Amino acid sequence: MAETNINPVIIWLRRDLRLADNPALHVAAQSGKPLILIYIDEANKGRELGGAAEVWLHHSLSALTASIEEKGGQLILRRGKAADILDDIIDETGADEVHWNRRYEGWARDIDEAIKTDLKSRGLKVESHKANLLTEPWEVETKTGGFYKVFTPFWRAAKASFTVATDLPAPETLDCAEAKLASDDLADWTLLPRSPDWGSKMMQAHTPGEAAAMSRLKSFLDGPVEDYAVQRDRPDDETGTSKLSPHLAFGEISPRQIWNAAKDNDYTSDKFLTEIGWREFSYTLLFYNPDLASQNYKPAFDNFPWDSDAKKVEAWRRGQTGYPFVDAGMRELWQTGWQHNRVRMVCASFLIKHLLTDWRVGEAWYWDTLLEADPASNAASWQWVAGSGADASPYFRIFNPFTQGEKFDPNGDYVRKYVPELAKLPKKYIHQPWTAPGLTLLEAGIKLGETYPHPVVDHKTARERALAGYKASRE
DNA sequence: TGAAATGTTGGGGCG
DNA sequence: ACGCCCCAACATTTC
Repeated sequence: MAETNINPVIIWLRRDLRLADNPALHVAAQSGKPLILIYIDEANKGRELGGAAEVWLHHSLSALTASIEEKGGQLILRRGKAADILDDIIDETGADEVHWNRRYEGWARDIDEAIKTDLKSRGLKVESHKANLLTEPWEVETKTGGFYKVFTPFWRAAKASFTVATDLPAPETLDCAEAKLASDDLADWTLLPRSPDWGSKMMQAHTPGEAAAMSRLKSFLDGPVEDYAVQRDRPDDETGTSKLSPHLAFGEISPRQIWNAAKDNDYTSDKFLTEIGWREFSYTLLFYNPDLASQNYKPAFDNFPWDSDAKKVEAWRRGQTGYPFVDAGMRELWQTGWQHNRVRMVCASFLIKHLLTDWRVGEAWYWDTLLEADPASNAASWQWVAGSGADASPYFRIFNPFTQGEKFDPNGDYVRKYVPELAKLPKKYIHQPWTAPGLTLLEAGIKLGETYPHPVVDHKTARERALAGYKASRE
């Protein structure tokens, strides 16, 4: 840098931890200037990452560092207020240009906008890029100029409005500033839990990083997507869904890469791409409703008579509700940092409706335990189940926790995997152990109330209570 | 991207 | 042969 006398360009990486199809990086690399790639652990985040997501972040940064170094570059890690850190880097290097990819949380937009205004006023070139959505929230509008509040018309309009360009290639080489810049040691950020080390167990089922994301997409499109419309509802089928959510949430893969890879697939990929649509819709909702994770989208829910029991909520968190399908789901979440979509709906419905718990309690738990911790999808989906959201499921749609199990885990394999104390129970009783004859329970080594809990609430009673609460809130 | 209650229909057993 | 009842099976309504 000093020799060529060219001012370097900064690429500020956030939740876009990839080299391919990364517009900010691509444009910066094309400038021919030396590159400064930086990730900042921001001191003034609007919301701290959940524990599981920190584990993912650690491994994702580690993978990204390796692939950047392979191309001759350096990923700089620093901690502090983003504005201060960028100032430091500019002082240290004389960088006169900054690129980043957009993010959509209210607090993040405030930070980005303030930095952009400040740097521009000081004569730097600053550009933000579209990278993490197919459609910017402001690109899809209703005829009356607002944002869509119903998914189906939103997605129809979105698909009609965009032309998806081909993916951007990863830069061949990364010509970073010559002198190595000071960087934190990733280990010092202590993103990984130590005692106990529950993070390693989560990583047995997941591999963070751009390469793993792409290979997961490829193997999913190479077969399972063909049966996606049906198999996506089967938690007992390991390959029924793509499991791309954490990769997407950290930007290891872009929705455009997914779109381009899936749309020309020989199979019908519409159902699969519709899920990308829900993600887009959720980000639009978050953009126009920055408090989506903390405020009812429908204010009518503000006076809902929640009546939750702390002990029962804790039983839900730990997978001890006495409803095997719910418990399997909550244990899958706790152990692996991921949960099957069908199960997410059932577990969320159970917390909100059977336990009459404010959806925000569940939102917070999933934020903390899901590897992905996606600010838009998590908030929008919890509100969807609660009935308080845009285009939400009607409140009175209350899942039956055992018939859902019987429908979507008919042999009980999913339950047996995560609730091993029920493993010997015949499938006839696996979703309703309380209906099993005494001898059958005995033979399966189960003593209800001891080796596995009685249901924490009676389904019929809980359902009626939930409906009564809903009725009361409307009066 | 429900479930339960209620309503309707039609076949079969039976007096 | 007929009416009556029962009750799946399916459809509709309600929450």
